[in-house]
Amino acid sequence: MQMEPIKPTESELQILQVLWSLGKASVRQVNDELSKVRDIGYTTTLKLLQIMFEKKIVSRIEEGRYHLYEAAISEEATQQFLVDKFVDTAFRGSAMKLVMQTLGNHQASKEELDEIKKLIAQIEDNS
Amino acid sequence: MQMEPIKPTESELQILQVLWSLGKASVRQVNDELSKVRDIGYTTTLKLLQIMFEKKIVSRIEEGRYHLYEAAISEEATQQFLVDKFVDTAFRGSAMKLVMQTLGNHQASKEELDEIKKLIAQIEDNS
DNA sequence: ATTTATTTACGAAAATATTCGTAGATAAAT
DNA sequence: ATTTATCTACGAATATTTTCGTAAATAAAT
Repeated sequence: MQMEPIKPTESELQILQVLWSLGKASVRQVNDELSKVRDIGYTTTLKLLQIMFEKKIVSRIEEGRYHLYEAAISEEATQQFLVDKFVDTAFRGSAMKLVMQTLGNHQASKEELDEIKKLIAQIEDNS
Repeated sequence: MQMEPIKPTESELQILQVLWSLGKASVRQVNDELSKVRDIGYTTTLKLLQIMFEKKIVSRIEEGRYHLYEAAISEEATQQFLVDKFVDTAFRGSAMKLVMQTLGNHQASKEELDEIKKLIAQIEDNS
C-alpha cells in the first residue's frame, strides 16, 4: 500500500502511463513507446526508471541480463491524488467547476453521457 | 487575445489564483494572500510577478511609487488549457474518465448536480 | 577469438524553477 | 534633517528536474 502517495514529475507520469498500458516492460520497450510521443534518449529513459525505482514508484525484476519494470502505484490512486491537487491549484478548490468545464469542452459520446447520468443518479440515491 | 497560451508554473498559478480573486493588486497584497497559503518572502513574490510581467502573464500599471498587477490571461482560458494538458498527461487522453473520477470522489451539492444534469441535457440536445 | 550491439550504473551537465539578499530610490515617521 | 520603512530592480544562490555521456559487463554476430 502506498501510504504517502509520491507526486510524480511530468516525465515520471509519462512513463507511468506507458507502464500502465504495457504492464511489465523493459527499458527498451518503454523507450520505444515514449519515443512515439517525444524525443528522448535511451539512457534518459533508463535513468528515469532507475530514479523511479529508488522512489518506489516502480518495481522491477531481473530477467536475465535486463530488467522488467512495472508500475508500483495504481493508475486510479495516482489519478485521484493528481485530481485533488489539480482542483486545488487550478480550480481554487472547486471540483465541480472542473467537472463542468471539462464536460462543456470535450466531446462526449452518448454512452459516456449515459454513464455519467447513471453515476449522478447513484450519488443522489446515497444522499 | 492570448495566441499561444503560456504554461504557468506551479508558483505562477498560485499567484494567478490570487490575482483572479483580487483583481488588481499590489505586490504587498499578493504576498499577504500567498503567505496565508505558504511560506514565501516578499522579494520572492515580487520577483515572480516581475517574471510573469516579462512573460506577459500579468499586466501592471504604475500607481505612484508602486505597481498594481493584474492577471493578463483569463481564468477560464487558463483552466481550459490546463485541463487539456492534464487529461493528456494524467488520464491518457480520456476527458470523460477525468469527469467520472472527479464526480465519484468529491462531495457535490444537490445544486451542483442539478447544474451538471442541465449541462448534460444541453449537450444531448445539440447532437 | 574478435568485433559489434545491448544492457545497467552512475556522475555530472543542462535546463528549469524558486528563493532571497542587497542596493538604490522614495516616502513616512520621528 | 535624520532615521526608518517600503518599494522596485536585479543578480545570484538553491533546488529540482531532465538529459546524456562514459564505463563496465555480457550477449550476439562475424
